[in-house]
Amino acid sequence: MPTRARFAPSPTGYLHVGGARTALFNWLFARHEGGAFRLRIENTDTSREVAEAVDQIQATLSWLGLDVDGGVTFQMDRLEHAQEVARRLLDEGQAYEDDGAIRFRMPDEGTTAWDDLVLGRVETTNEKLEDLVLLRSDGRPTYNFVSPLEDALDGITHVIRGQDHVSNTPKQLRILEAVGAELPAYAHVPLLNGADGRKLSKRHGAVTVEDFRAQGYISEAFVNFLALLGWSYDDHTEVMSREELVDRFTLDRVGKSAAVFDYDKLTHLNGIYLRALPPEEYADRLLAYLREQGYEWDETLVRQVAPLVQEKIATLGEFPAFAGFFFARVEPDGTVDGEVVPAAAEALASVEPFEAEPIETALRGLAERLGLKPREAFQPIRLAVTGSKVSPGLFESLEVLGKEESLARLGSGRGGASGSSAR
RNA sequence: GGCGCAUUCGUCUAGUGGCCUAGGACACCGCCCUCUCACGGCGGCGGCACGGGUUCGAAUCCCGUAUGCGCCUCCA
Repeated sequence: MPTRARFAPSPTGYLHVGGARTALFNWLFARHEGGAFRLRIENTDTSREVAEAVDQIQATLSWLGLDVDGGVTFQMDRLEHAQEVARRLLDEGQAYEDDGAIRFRMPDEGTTAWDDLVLGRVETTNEKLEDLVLLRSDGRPTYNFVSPLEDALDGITHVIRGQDHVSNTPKQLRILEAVGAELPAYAHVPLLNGADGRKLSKRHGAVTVEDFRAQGYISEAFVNFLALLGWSYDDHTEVMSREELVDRFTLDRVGKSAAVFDYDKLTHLNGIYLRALPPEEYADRLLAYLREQGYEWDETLVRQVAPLVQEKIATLGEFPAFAGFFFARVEPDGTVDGEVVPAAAEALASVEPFEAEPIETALRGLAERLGLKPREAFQPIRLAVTGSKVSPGLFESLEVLGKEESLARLGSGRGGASGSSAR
């Protein structure tokens, strides 16, 4: 039987990072095994369904690069099949009616166990299993009934899901057994928590994949980071391409305990990926990101600025604050005083061509004449030109800004300059 | 409350009885590089939840306790 895994979210909104991680593990496993990765929408709870959710989930999977085999399937499309099976179980005496609903008769004695691919052997006593509602009184099947049914119908060989489903597994196993279906293998992966050890929620920061995308994380870094949450390759390898992850991913290296989502580490990884991008591609990504976020800054200028920031920012989201001064006049973040700024304006006026190297020569010469250390001389200039004490390289920045604009910023002091908001 | 699962530096993790005076990474601190920031280099801080066993020897095996999380819904 060919390996077949599936990701089965319910359509209640944007894809949460926990769901994304589960999807990723399923995808990595399927690809590693040369099998299929399917997407199934578990929409039997019609009351919680959100209209846009299915599109959002698909868009997110596609951004993450998790390609789905076959079309999306919907649990409610199996409504009739589920009802048929329920009726059959009723006829066979394996289920009974209860207030208009149909309940499955769980065994009262013995145990139900399975060899979990992550947890090892898990065993529960049957007397704890409650008689499960198969069909609600309105005829809609419940999750614990259709989900295993669909797994069987779709030939799913491996059910990889969060550990919050561990206690559902014996129930589903019983259902599968009652209908005479083959049993898939189960792998329950650890949950994701926030910094306080509690379930990851909005108050911990970004929680949906879309949030991270909007903050300027790139998909390769995000996927790499997610893979490292609950899985590791060895004792030191952390940066891995999608291909390497597929090649190396195995369930036996998935851990058993919940992981805390570490935003700092994600940011660090994102910086590594950003810096490793070829310059042109970096500019492409940056531009695409800015457009997505609604910035209409001039493309040529963005491309000119891109190389100046690539080494310096860890997320694309830092760009507007870090390099916004290229696109609009800014108010100095602090007081610009002293003789340096006017002197710099004067020194720069005769620099030709107005390029980083001669600019640097001129400014270093100026510093020397004034008896100032380089940093003492350059900080006021930086502040006047970029509006901040932290910026891309000063000489390169001046070059990109051009002589006219540079001199204007150095000469106008803090007044006069009418910054046009280019956003 | 019942049942289940888990428990290695603050965080992600390596570790499957001797290689562990517990390794790596992020974060943090210090130094170096340096026009700021970032990168990079060097160094530092910091952990096997606790208590009993088993064994010549335990982070690794067993039991108990504690803590956390999950499920116990005609939610998924």
